[in-house]
Amino acid sequence: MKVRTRLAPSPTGYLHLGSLHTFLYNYYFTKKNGGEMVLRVEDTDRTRYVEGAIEALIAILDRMGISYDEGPMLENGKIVQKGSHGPYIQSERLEIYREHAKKLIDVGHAYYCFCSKERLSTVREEQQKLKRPTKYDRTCLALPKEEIEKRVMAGESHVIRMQIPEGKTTFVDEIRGEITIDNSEMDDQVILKADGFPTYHLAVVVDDFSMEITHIIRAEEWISSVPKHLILYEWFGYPIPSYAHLPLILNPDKSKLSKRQGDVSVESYLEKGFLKEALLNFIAILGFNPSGDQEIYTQEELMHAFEIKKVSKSGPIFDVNKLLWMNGQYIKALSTKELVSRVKPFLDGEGQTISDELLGRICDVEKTRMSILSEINELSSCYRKLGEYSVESLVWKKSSREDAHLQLSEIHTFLSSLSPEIFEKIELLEEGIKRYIEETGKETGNVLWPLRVSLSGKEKSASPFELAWVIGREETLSRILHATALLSA
RNA sequence: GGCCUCAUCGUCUAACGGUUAGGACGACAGGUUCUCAUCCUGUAAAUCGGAGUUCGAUUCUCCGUGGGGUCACCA
Repeated sequence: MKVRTRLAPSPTGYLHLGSLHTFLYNYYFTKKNGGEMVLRVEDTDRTRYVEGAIEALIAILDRMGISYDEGPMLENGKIVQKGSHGPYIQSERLEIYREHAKKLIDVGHAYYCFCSKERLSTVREEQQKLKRPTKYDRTCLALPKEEIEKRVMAGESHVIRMQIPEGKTTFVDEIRGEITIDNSEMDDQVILKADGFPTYHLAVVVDDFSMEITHIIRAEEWISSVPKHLILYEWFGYPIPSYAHLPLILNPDKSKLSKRQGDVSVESYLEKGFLKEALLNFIAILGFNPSGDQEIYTQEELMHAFEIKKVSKSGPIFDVNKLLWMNGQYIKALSTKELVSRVKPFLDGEGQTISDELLGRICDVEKTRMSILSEINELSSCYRKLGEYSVESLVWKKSSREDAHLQLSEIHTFLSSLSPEIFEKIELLEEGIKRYIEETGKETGNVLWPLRVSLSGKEKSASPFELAWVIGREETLSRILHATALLSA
């Protein structure tokens, strides 16, 4: 049988890092097994409806390179549903769920419930006070048939609940092994809400069957609801799919990764200047590592190496530090041309006037200092415009102010004698200046320190050769002149 | 609290029942160097505790402890 998996996000308007994690593993698993993947939008909670969320979701999945075979896709900005198992948006499948719920009522597995939310919460409070499990007390199960019919006909607000049978429910999780739960632990779960929408439990079972899903790979938080689903499968006579529950990504305090403790959306990391390649790589090896000795993997490698059984059971903490390092590694591996195009969207107003030529040179020399793309503004500032700096900073630690002035004057004379062509090649420039230092018997730091500070205006920067190469002959000479003026003032 | 579940350096992880318990991030110390960054080398850093099975447990079993998840007309 062909492997079929599903991506089942609720359309919240952004992609959670945890969702990316489970989507990636679904993707690797499906691709490796030559299967098909379905995108299904789980929008049965109309109180959380977000305008444009589905479009945003499709766009970000596409941007992250997660492709799927069936489900809603974007064509000319419009949502088009592709595949023969649709519709793939749950709010468009209401009638199907309703029929299924009715069917369960007819055979006596489910029942109508007219209890108000107020009564329910009162009951719950009392149970809590008595330290009893908080479960529905089945008041409405005892209602006579005629009364139920009358109240439903009268349009009284009601829900439909599963009548959980006695016994135990066991299933096998591909990652954790056999799990058994006593049915007495389960509540008579609502499957159809008062507004006519199904709850997750009904919708997911009905859809996974009708969309022919064979493998359900999702986050660990769903484990405790599997037995409910299994009971529904049995009632409907559906074959049971394979389950794998992934560990949850954790906050530094080990709680479930949440908005409260920092950014959790993929979009926000992209906006900060993380490369999608680095983000993908990093999220992928959280909980799964093919070798243990390698850190940087291509998506292709991960897909081939992926094995559901090798996914770790415990939840990893999301450590931004390592992501930062990895992002820097990816940046360093980028070609100059590629880096320029990646960095451009991060340029502030002033920075946008930089020519591609200059930006290329800046990227060339600064990429070892860059770990996220947004740092380009800070890193490029001294090339765009010389900032203010103190006269003292021009003086090397082993030297004096007078000497700094002398060295700068002399190197100015020397650099003036060099042809513009030499300024075009960083190697020639470096070679020339070094030979100058050697031939005049000067101390390296004595020349290079004041030169570098005069060109960058900073005590920490790229080398003077690199600086001069980026800003060019004219600007180099003018900045040195500026420094000597400061020193003689 | 009930139920389910998890447990190797601070963090991410590796280790057919037999290894000096390996790698990476971070930290620290060196090297390269005019400075910073990069790069290279090195150091410190872990099998939660207790029983049991075994010639031998990080690895298997049980108990304890700790963490997490879940107990909605949210997914």
